[in-house]
Amino acid sequence: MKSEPDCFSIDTLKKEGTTIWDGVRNYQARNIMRDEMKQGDQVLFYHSNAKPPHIAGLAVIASKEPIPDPTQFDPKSEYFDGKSNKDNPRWMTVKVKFKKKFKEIIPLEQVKSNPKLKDMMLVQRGSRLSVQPVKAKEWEEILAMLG
DNA sequence: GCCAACGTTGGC
DNA sequence: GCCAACGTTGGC
Repeated sequence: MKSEPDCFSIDTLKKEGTTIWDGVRNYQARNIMRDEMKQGDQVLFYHSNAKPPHIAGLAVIASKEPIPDPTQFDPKSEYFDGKSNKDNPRWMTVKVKFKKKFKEIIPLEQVKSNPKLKDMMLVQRGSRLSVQPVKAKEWEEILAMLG
């Protein structure tokens, strides 16, 4: 899961413990959160728009059911969506729990230069999706890079 | 700050 | 339903 650290970082999550992953307004990302993610699933926490961009740590899905994103109903929120309604919310999300901040970040460059990770969605050209599936082998390889 | 890639919008 | 125009993402 990607987040801009200026907006919400791994340190923010560490401090807050858990958070509702709100503000995602992309259908593909929503579908992954709504349909694919299960309680207990582990998450790579990625810092986008950072210098350098990097994987910063781990989190865990902490909600049993998908959660309607509360910001879609809040007229004061920048994520407000007037076309959504509470009977049939358009934007669903999950609760995310802090697990670990890496002692050393894994820069995007390092992921890109690892031949075993050449097919990872994160390193594909033009891959902007803010919630991405990670294959088991990719997960293992990422963690192995921590040394 | 640039810009490629991608997603969304809206006229037709 | 097509597609041009526009907006956003995010690495560089």
